[in-house]
Amino acid sequence: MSTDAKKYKDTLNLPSTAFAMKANLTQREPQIQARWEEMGLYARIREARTGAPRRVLHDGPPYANGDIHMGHLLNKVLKDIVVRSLTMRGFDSPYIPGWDCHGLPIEHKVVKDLGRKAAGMSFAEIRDLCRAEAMKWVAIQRDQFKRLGVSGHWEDPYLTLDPRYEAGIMDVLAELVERGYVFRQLKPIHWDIHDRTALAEAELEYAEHTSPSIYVNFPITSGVPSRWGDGPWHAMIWTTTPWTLPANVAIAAHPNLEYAGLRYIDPESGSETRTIIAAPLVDRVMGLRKVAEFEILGTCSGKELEGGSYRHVFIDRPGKFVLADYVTVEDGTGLVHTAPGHGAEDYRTGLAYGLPVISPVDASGRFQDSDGVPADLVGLQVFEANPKIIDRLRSDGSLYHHFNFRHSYPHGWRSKKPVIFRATAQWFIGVDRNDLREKTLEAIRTQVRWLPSWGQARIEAMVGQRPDWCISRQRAWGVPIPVLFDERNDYHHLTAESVRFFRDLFAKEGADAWFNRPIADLVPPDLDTEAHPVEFLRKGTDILDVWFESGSSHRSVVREPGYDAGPYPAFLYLEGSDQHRGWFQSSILTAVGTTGRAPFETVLTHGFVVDDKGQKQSKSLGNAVGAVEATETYGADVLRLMVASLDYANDVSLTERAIKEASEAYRKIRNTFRYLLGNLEDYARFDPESVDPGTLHPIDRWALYRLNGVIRDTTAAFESFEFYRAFQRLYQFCSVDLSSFYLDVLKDRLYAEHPTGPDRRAAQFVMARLHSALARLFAPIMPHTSEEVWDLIPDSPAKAPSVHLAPWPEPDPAFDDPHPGGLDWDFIQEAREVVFRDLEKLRAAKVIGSNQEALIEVGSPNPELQAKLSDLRRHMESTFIVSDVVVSPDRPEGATDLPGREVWFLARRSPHPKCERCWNLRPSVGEDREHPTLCCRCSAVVRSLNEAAG
RNA sequence: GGGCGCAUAGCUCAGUUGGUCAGAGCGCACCCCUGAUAAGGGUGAGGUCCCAGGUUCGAAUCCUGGUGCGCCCA
Repeated sequence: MSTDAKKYKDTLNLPSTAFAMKANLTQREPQIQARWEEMGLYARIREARTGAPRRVLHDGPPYANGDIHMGHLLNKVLKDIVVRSLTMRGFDSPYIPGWDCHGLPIEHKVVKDLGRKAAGMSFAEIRDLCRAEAMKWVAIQRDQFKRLGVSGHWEDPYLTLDPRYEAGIMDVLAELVERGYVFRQLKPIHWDIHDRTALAEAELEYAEHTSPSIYVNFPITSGVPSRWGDGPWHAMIWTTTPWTLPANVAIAAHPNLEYAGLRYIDPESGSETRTIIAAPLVDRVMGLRKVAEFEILGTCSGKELEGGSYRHVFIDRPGKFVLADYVTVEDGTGLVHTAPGHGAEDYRTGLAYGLPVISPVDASGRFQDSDGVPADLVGLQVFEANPKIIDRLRSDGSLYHHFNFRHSYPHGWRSKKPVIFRATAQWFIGVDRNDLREKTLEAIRTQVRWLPSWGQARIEAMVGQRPDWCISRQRAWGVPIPVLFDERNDYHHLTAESVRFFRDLFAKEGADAWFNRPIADLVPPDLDTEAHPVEFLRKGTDILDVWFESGSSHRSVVREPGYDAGPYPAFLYLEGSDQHRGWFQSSILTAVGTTGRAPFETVLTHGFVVDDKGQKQSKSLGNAVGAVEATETYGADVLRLMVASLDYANDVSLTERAIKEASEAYRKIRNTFRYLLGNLEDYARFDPESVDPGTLHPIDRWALYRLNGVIRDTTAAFESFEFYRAFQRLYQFCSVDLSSFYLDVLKDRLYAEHPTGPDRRAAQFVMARLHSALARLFAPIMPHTSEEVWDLIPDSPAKAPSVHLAPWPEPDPAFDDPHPGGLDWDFIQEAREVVFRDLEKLRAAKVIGSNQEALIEVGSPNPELQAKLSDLRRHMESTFIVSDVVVSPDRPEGATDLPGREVWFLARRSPHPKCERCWNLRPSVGEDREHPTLCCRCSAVVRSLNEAAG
């Protein structure tokens, strides 16, 4: 570079900004967050929106256990984008995060850590440890969520263990009791007979266990097809739990299976038996005893058997034939021994057929003297009873076959002993009482907008089929069902009034009061202590299902004034699609049951986090991406950009690769901002309003026209929660319209024109608008970067102290003209593509390097077009970024036609000398004797600058 | 096994009521610039629109069946 060139370079207005190219988000974001905290940003936003129309997203509480994962990240970022965009668009949109703090996983963890000590501890002591465990994770997760830039009322989130919250749960329970939805009924649950305790699914461990396998003939009393001939007929069932036979009340067949009426001769006794088994199993079952002589006397479908009856094998009790879908021909006989007191499927079948739930087994697994249990079994533990029962069956001739086998069987996680299914009294919400199901379905159909729309069909099907809701759990860590019972009889006291008594108590002391206070303090006013003296009263030991707790948040949080989360019903719930069975359903059931309407106006769901192959992420598969680690490595804004770029209605792959792609996009967007800021550095020194819109070039107006479109489309995308559309629109605008076109075209004006001249100022006017609008449009997605970018624009009275306090950008109707300057921009864009292809050929042939070394000839055989081309000449020159465009009368050899336009172009090297300052090849270079290496534009600028300096 | 979904270039997404609908951006390859420089610009190569039937003059787009994947349930 010559000395002169260096000197001239100093007269250019090259970009300069403090906005670093390298984002360094992992360090910068915490600094920005600290500043928000310092300035009390959340409170200031709340204040600024006081009185504005409210739209409240009610947070679904994550479980307070473990570090956050990608699923949490997806959910919370989507929520934050919603809340931030609503806020900026002028709505009063508070966000009160919550946590689900009770429940088995925490209790399980605590008890496991305690080991053998747990047995000697009181409920109250265990509960204290559970609380500490929950609060520990609340604090950790809160910090992890905040690190993602999620804006909300983090100082006072709602916690399901908070007395305020627990009181709300009691309100819901009281109203459901008052309306007659709550009742008590037997239901089989997993039971550890060693520890004498109920177990949840998660507390089971599967281990090898030896069970008897027996085939038993039950005598049929009616229902055998008459075409099969005379009996006596039997039905052969198979079971691996002989001890459940005393509770047998039905035999289940599959409606579509074929059943055979079979006559066989017992190979040992030689006696003849007629019995029914599934036709496909005849050979296999007969083979068990190597029965040589048997014949099928007839067949029928399972459906035909329904309604038939039989006598219990050793108890004087009738049973009936029922149908069930789960019957298979995998094992057994195709006829399933059904004891609703001792099996989950049996219980369901029992509900469908109104069968009695019999469970003559006490807490230690011993037979009681009830339900016709034979005297020799009473007092025996069920596993000890098995051989006795088998002996009895063998001796009365009803046992067809018996052998022992080993298989996987559930054991208690603490006792390591085999568990049983045992019916115990549980509390339920009757879905069909008082038309709750119908009312809920009606609310689903008429009061809620489901996004995506298939969510409605999904929850409708679930609510339409769901059984009564069992709300009791036999655990310590939760909110008690405050029932008092008289130990002398079956009296249970649970009334609306009593529950409200405990509501008041819990509001003051928390649900711990139930466990800590003596029973004398817990007698509700409506309990008749004459009939049930305090000394005979006992506290119920059940707690509520945690889904009942979180499902009460519409009462505890949305309707309670203390949380700033109203009004009821909420504007929006936003969770993963699994919540159609979970929180959406528990919420709408309790809400309809208590208020008669849905607790939400809109339910928006997102899919699940999967890997690049579309398979779910899990630790065991080894394809899970850590959310905390990813945030520490890439920064929150990159991850947020990734989330925003995906159509979350489907499953989303949040993977290392996806993060890398988001990083690329982030870099492009960041550099676009950097370029805008670099050229606005001196913009502060004058009033933007002093720019006369009349000085804008047509292409400037075109850019603002495009910006209007971006603002409109982006706003619509946020409105409809389609953030990926906002992302695509913004990203492509930055990349295509701005970086590769408008900003590239602007360079000559920005760098070479007089710094305060009208041409440069016009460009800066547009760039300032682009910057201001884009910073705000990106703010819900990339809150940190938007803030950083906003911050670097010099202060002015109109500038909000944070981009998050700024109003949402509006399109400027002054720039709605798609053809500014009366120019055909479609034509210019098409021409640009054709010309660029030609220039590429020159470049490949080493004729030119940059576009500025080229000259474009253009012409048309059409005189009208030829005249138009002359008008467009200067605009083509700038948009093509070439030094010259000349309109020629004759089409030279080698020209390229613009398809369908009657216009041709020819690119060649410009014959003119290069201006040392602006690098254009211009005929005027050399005309100015003082600056012989400059074009006339540049010499004029330099002269003016020198005069100002001198 | 059942209910509800999803399936267009390597990736993220467009493709209104079936007829220039096979697109965009990114990525990739190659090239240029070196005055957005761990940046910027250009050109180009990529798709049996999951598969198989069917309806139709014509289907990525409608119907049926299947495959894969996800959520929920069993």
